[in-house]
Amino acid sequence: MAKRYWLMKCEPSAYSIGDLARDRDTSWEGVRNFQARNFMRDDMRVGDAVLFYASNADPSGVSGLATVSKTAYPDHFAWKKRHKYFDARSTKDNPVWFMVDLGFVEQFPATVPLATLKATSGLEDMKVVQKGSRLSVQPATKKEYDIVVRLGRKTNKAVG
DNA sequence: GCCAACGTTGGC
DNA sequence: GCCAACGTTGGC
Repeated sequence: MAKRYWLMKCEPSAYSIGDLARDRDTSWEGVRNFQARNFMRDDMRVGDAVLFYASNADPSGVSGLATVSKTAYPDHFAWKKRHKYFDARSTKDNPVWFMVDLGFVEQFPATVPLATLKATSGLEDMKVVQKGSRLSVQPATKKEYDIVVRLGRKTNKAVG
């Protein structure tokens, strides 16, 4: 299967691209939306490219790049009573929620803000620029990915 | 902190 | 199967 491209959101207060740069690899537990789960469980392959998006941030936007380092496996946090990700519907025999692992690729020197994504031609169809888009795992195209990477590295030059 | 937009739940 | 109520997301 050809390499796919994704955008994955996380609040930096929970986990940031800086955290991933430090950890090099992390598990992506806590996705509790069926559409997002299906993308992870059914479509993600090792080596897929991920735009790492910081939500509820200042500014919100793409803060770096990651890669899928492990395909979907049951989100065992859903089995932990009293854990915030606990969900009684998910059992070991019949898991409802899944997670993947992400590896660090690159941290942009500055976040590419959502406003920039919205203003950049070629990105009009990205889910994240559309009003009311709340999906935390979204497919992207190679073209969109390449444009965002260029924007992120352009910041690099501006900063030095 | 506000609130619009959305996904999910549950009554019927 | 409809849809109102609810909880959550996430930009601002």
